[in-house]
Amino acid sequence: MKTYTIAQTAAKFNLSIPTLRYYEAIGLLPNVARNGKNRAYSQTNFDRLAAICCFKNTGMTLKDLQTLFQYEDQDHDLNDVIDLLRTHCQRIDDQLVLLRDNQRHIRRKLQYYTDIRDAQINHQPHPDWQDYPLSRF
Amino acid sequence: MKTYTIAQTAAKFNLSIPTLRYYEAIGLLPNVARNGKNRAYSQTNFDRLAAICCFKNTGMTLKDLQTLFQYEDQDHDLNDVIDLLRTHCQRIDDQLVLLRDNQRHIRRKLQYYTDIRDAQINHQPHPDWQDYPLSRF
DNA sequence: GCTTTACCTCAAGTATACTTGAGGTGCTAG
DNA sequence: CTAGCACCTCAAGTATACTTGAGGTAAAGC
Repeated sequence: MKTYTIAQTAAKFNLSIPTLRYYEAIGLLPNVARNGKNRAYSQTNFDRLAAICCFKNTGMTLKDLQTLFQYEDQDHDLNDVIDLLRTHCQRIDDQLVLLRDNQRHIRRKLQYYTDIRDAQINHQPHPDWQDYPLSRF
Repeated sequence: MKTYTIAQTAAKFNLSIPTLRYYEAIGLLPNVARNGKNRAYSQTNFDRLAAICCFKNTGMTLKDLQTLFQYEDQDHDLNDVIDLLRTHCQRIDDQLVLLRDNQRHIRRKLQYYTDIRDAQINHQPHPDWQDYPLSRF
């Protein structure tokens, strides 16, 4: 089966080489084969790495990821795994709502400052923050 | 003008009391009035805190927030403020896309494990990961 | 043969964002 | 009058997630 060097793997997942070694050291990424002393990453390792990146990007801590993988690997009670995933999915929903809401505030601010700048350039009156209802963004 | 104690302010923004003092110490939350020795937070402070929470929740570091507020406060070149806001808005868009994409992977996994559990309960055949195309989630 | 390149281990260091602890003040209720 | 509560300052400690440094190996190109 084809394997990849640590540099190739790091590039593929947009992680640093020390980060890959770190994940292995803390047990997040187990069973990395060796080619002599050098690591040789397999498709199985890639799958795990993809999962790590996916959960990490959605705000899960490495500790929680360790718990999740422990549950998955050790043929633990499936209900626990399902609960963990369901909870995390809900947390992502919350994040999405919060993110969109906060983005509206930022868009409003951006529009306001843009209008101030344009007003200065065109010698127009200074815009009024009252005219920027959040509902417009 | 009405003011609020540190405890009331902390509760309002869902921050800890030491965090409020910390934000003040690093200059993120300036001009907090005192009632004797005790802090007395005003609406102006609340507005700044709302902005801090908004940007922090969307992944901006406190350092970048300091830069942003410095720009805003010191009547700095507006283009710099606008650039910063625009860049951050774009980063939120990227986050939204990534978050939704990763959520689909997690939903798929969740469905898979749920089906495994149900199959076990009902003595049905084990589901096949091949039958869970990402496009379905 | 020598140098460069890519990797290795292990221990220690770093950045970010807080939190905790020690020691103290000032008001109010019993 | 003393107990408790809410606040204070300042320095040091903590958690998470890595990164850096020192010292070394092993194969490939010149």
